[in-house]
Amino acid sequence: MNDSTIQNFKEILRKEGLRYTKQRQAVWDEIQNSQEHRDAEDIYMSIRNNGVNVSRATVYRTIDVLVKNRMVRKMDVGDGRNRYEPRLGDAHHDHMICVETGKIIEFYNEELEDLQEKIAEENGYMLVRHIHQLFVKPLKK
Amino acid sequence: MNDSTIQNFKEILRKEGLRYTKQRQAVWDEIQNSQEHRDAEDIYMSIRNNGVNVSRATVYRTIDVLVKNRMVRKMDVGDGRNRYEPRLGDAHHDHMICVETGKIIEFYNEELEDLQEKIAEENGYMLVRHIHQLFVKPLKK
DNA sequence: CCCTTTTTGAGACTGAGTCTCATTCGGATA
DNA sequence: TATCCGAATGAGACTCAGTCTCAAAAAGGG
Repeated sequence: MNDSTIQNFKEILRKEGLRYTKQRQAVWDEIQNSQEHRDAEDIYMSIRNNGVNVSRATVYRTIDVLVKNRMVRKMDVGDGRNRYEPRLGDAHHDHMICVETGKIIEFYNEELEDLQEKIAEENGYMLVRHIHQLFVKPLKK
Repeated sequence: MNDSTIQNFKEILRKEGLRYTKQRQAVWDEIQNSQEHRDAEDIYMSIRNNGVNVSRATVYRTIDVLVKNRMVRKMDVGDGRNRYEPRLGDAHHDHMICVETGKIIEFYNEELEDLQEKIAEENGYMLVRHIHQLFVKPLKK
């Protein structure tokens, strides 16, 4: 929402040879302004409720650009709907999903990250990215 | 395909209050007889090619029973189609997917497993299951 | 302001998976 | 082994996230 973020977004569009439109800005604003893990429909509805006319097609198309440029992270929670969250330069993290409440908890563990790279290398590969979700339930008190 | 496996399968059906049918047996046979990571359509087509009449609905319904009873593992490779593999009592493993060739490599790392339980516990949760996929590309020679 | 090119949006389409319900089958019982 | 009834099956309708189409609208360089 601040100037530097908008400039950054414009730069990415330029780099991709894409035009700056209010719809694209609205999608980025919407994702950026909420730290939650939201699905596309949710993002689409919010933008419309904010009075910006946009189509689902445009929402999906813009999300793809944002994901490709690492401004947004796409995550598969396993219920058939992808969730999105802004990256905003903050450190990488994985997710823990409570199977009882659906609550999503973020976590980051250095050791875990290193181990994954090591495993890939041991097999003759380089780690590009990973999907890692822990499905958990509350510990009995 | 051998007697004890069939008995085991029948036992699970009984436990679930389900009847033993040739379609259900065919689905289990099909998954069991291939160590590959196959999708539902693939399994469905193979069974039909083997001369057993079965519907997609039955394939999906049977897979659900097998997954619930831990005879089959369901995995999300991220392309919108779930893959299935037999468990056959063999040890747990995760997958590495080559983004260049699509090859799926299985791996198991004790340290990684322990670490995940530890992380869940540190957050007041118990690990129920996890999704863990490493997307990799070949190391440059 | 013009003009070319890109973007948009409404809604058609896709494809994996689920649901429906009339028909068929399993298997317990006698 | 024949009967019977609830469970299982299958064809295809349906769902739903996401993609595609293409005419109309907007961007933005000149």
